[in-house]
Amino acid sequence: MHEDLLNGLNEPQREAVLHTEGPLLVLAGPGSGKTRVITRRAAYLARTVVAPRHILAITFTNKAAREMRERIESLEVDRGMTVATFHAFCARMLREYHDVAGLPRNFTILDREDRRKLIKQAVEECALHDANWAPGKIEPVISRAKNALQGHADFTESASDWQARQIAKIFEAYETLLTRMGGLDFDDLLMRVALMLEKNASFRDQLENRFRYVLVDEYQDTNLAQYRIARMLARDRENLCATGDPDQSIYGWRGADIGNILSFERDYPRANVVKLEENYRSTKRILAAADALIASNVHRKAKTLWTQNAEGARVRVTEFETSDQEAKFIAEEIRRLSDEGTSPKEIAVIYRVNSLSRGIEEAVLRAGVRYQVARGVEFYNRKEIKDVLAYLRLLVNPADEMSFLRAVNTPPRGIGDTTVDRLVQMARSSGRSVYETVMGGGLEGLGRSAGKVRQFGELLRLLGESLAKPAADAIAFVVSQSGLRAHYGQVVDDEGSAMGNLDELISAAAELQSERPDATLVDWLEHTALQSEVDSVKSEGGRVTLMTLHAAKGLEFDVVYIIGLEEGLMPFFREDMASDEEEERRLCFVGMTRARKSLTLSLARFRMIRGRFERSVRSPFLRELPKDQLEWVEADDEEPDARREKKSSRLPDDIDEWSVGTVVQHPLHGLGRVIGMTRTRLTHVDVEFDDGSTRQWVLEYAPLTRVELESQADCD
DNA sequence: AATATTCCCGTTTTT
DNA sequence: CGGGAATATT
Repeated sequence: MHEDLLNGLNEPQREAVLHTEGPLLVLAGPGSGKTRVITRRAAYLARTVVAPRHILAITFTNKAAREMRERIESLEVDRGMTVATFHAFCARMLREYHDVAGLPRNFTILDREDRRKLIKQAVEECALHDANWAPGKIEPVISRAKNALQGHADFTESASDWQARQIAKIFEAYETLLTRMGGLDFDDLLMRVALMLEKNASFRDQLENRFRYVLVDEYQDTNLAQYRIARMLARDRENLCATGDPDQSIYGWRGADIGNILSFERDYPRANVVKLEENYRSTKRILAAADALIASNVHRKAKTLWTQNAEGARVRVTEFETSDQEAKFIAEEIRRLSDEGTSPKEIAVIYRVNSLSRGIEEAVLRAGVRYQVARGVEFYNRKEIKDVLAYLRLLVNPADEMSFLRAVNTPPRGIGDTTVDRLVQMARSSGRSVYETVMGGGLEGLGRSAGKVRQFGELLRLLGESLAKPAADAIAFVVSQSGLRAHYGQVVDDEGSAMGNLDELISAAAELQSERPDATLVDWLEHTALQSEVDSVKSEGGRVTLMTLHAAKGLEFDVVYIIGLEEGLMPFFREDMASDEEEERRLCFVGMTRARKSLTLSLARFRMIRGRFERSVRSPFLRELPKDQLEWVEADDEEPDARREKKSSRLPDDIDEWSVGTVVQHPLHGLGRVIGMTRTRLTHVDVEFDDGSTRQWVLEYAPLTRVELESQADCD
């Protein structure tokens, strides 16, 4: 029975689909048909064991959730299953149990920009407005704390040094601001639910009874909060199915804990473990190379990746003299491939850091290849969109001061900083919100601006009418009445017309309305807050894709180029910051396993970094690849032997002996003195010579000799 | 309020 | 080198 769900599955895949009771861990290698297995398993559960409404499937991205939902629905299963991201699930629960959670019903969800603004405000309130306390530095600290279920109180308690205590103060001020505005940031959604599940037995019982079968996809990417949520939901029944691949855990820096998946069997001793090791994506050689690389990791569960696919071509390693040559070669090859009939959308260029995209973009443009950069320029982060959202958020949650401050003079209506400051002062001294201050009377103190502020109050009153309308109508009403339509009517930038984006926003709302007729404006705001991209922004036409290794996870292409296989870039590291070499290796593994038929790893001996060419060293990862699967291509022409001679570099120990003031000898320029030294990935020295000229070198490779003076010799 | 200028800084970013 | 943000200028 239910043969349709088992059709075309291999043995371990079947086993996973048919496992219904108790904990299950599906270790799914790249290209092993994981999505197929989990959607069929969900369908099987729903058909044979339990009503769909008792099944909860959690993903990390909206895209994954959407895809899973669609695929499950296509398997003839009744609707009613909850398929959501961790964040959406938590938001929904907090909305539903807002009184238990002690939250206002209409709490606002802050995105990263909002959070940054609020942290900035917190920094200012702590009178620390130095550059040392850039919100961008504080934000990840707070975020990591929350992901590890540390609230500001815990953080304060464990703050040992001065710096940590300052951050603790900012953290606390930030929390106060959040509470005052009735806001939650992304991390709060998870933390709140995790803590409630642990502290509130009745809440946990209700949820556990409702979600009797839980599935968590990409389990290797769970942080502590997410781990605990899964744990508590499945505490008694242990009907938890975790799927993922420790070898593809690449978000440790964001709090994801690979230990969660590695210790699944310890957490759930009854667990059935299924390994999906057959790869349906790549050629034998690509898979063998990737498998050999990842084998160097210690922190993993051994898997034997294999495939029935063709052997294929060797993995190519191309080495260029400069990054310009690298880019040109790749661009021209892509040009040729697409002329020969390879669809550009089957080609990807992947890199470790976004800054590497530029060189490729320029070259690809010159070669006449159409491309798209898959970067996170999110639709909902566009200025005009956030302007409208500010109005809507303010209407729904008048305590949302941030939105008030944005809306009050957008579009410009002559309410300047001074007036706004005074309004805020008035609000503070009366203990009311700014919104209430404007809506109440007593604005005389504002002098000439009072009229304009009153007018704004009238506008808000008028816009308040839209709360009763369906979301799409409400948005349209706000866009026109607020003056945003007039303001943005003509604006067109490189991302398209602002008004076009606003119209798109309206139609997206209409779409949601037709799917969920009972959706309120609050629901819609929640939906947009948790949705970074929008369907229509998806790849149009046949374009080559340029993206980071992180962005490449989950995708596949016939032809893949990974560029910058150089020490410091891949694996990425900086002298001053520790990096996780195994995670870097996993990242490389993820990149390699994106390729179906052709994989090229490329490097350049000199790379343009911030406007200057820097000497680079081959990535140690290249040495870990099996030679018999590789084809080395020395793509450079000039004086290969001369280069090889020069490759010996100065050792770190020696470099430590150098400092400003060191006297040096250069074969051409003679005696000089070091007047500047910067250490980054490599060490740059500025040397001043007797004739007054200054020159710069990369110390590791410069033909400079240190001249010992007597006074320096003493130090030895 | 819009525009010019300077200064700082520089991984990855599912929500 | 180049983007973003904080200043300075008109």
